[in-house]
Formats: sequence, C-alpha cells, structure tokens
Amino acid sequence: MKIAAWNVNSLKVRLPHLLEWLARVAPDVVCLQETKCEDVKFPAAEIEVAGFHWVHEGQKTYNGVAILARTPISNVTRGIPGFGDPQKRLIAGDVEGVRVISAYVPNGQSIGSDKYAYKLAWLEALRNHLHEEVGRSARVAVLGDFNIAPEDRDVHDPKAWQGQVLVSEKEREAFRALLAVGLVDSFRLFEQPQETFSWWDYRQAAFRRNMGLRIDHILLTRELAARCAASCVDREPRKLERPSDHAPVIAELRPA
DNA sequence: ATGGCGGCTCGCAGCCGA
Repeated sequence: MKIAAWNVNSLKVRLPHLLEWLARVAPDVVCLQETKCEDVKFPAAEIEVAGFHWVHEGQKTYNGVAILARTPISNVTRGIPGFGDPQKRLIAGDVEGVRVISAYVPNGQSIGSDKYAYKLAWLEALRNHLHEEVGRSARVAVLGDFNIAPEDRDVHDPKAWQGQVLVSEKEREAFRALLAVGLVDSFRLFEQPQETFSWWDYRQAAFRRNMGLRIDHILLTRELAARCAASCVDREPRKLERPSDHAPVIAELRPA
C-alpha cells in the first residue's frame, strides 16, 4: 500500500497537477492539506474518475484537509475530539485496516504570537488525541503538513533559521511528544539523501537553490513501520509551472 | 531590516502562509 501526503495550497488551482500525479505515482491513499475550498466545491467527479473514494473537511480560503483512497473510507471523524476549533485541520478514517489521519498543523506565524500559542495548544491536543488513537489501534498512520522541521538536518540553513517558527525548540519538543505516543518518522527509517526537503519558499528561487525545509511527514505506529519498505519526497511536482510550494511525501507499506 | 511569491477575497490592497 502506497500512502502519501501533499499540501496542495489550493485544490482548485492544483487539480491538474494532482490528477497527473495520481496517474503517474498510483498511490493507494493520499492525504491532502490546504485544499482551501468548501465541501460543496470539492472536485468530486474528477477525483472519482481517477479511481478514488474521498472524504473532505473543507473551509473557504484557509486550511481544509482530505483523504483520497482506492477503497472505501469508514469511521470518519473530523477535527480533534474535544478541541473546539473552527479551523479545518484534521480528518481521519479507516482504510484497509489502517487508521489514516490527515493533519494540517498550524503555521504559528512567529515566536510568541497568538498563532504560535495556538499552534502549541493544537499540537498538545493532537498528542492527546493520537495517544487515544494509538491505544485503540496498532495500525495508525498520521500524514500531513506538520509545519515543524524536526532536526537541523531538515533545514537548509539551520543558522539562518535558528529560533524561528517551524524550527523552535518548543515546536520540536511537541513533535517528539507526538512520536512518544508510539509513532516513528517513516522518512528516518531509511538512509536518505542529504538536504532532502518537502517545502521551498516561492521567493528567492528557493527551489532551484534547494533552500527548503522538511516539514511534511508520515508518522507510523511500530507495526506499520515494520511493514514500511520505503519513504521519500517526490520533488517532481515542485518543478512544474505554478506549483504548490510543498512536494508530496510518500511511504510504501508491505502487505500485512 | 525588509521583502521577495502566490493564493485568497463581496479584491483593485491586505491578509496569510512558511
């Protein structure tokens, strides 16, 4: 089973890239972030013709998360239970015995801002929720845009980024706390090329110069990690005209 | 130090992202 996460930065604008990518890569499950559209505007027909079931937790202008899957998606939940949040950042469902969670962690804007406090509160609520999910199932996959570069090697220029949002110690602590409920970063199960990133700023020709961060992740419970055969970033869509600023991340799971 | 790019909106400038 090939599973993936992609922050598309507007599903409407990126639909041609997404459809082309689905056909080329042939994933079984795709978690989307920043769809930026209401549920009624979700491109259902195009996604279904491409061969996917889907669930969407949408919102106008900001946020919005979805799951696409080759097989039906059941037991769908929206948002973090008990965490009243008007921002649409989480959706979960069961796909072929795997609890799949599509997450869009808040950006945090700047250290010390209200949005930073919201990010940390959101991550704390997510941790508590994932603790429950992992308690219920040994097969949980959390995929999405975490807006955290876990280590300095996930940052093109750690000195320039030091103390900034996305790399701050409190955010990294919060990321490690997610792992501590019983999850592993699938990317680090394998030898990886140096300077592998998943996001590059639109400005300063950052992609061409590989000035990026690795902030999109696929977290797996131990049982799924044992089945993981590969984990990578697919840079190809970032090279296209009018790309998302994020590239998809992919993990391959062997059959149970 | 700032803004740079791109997407969005009851747009024509400002907000937000990362």
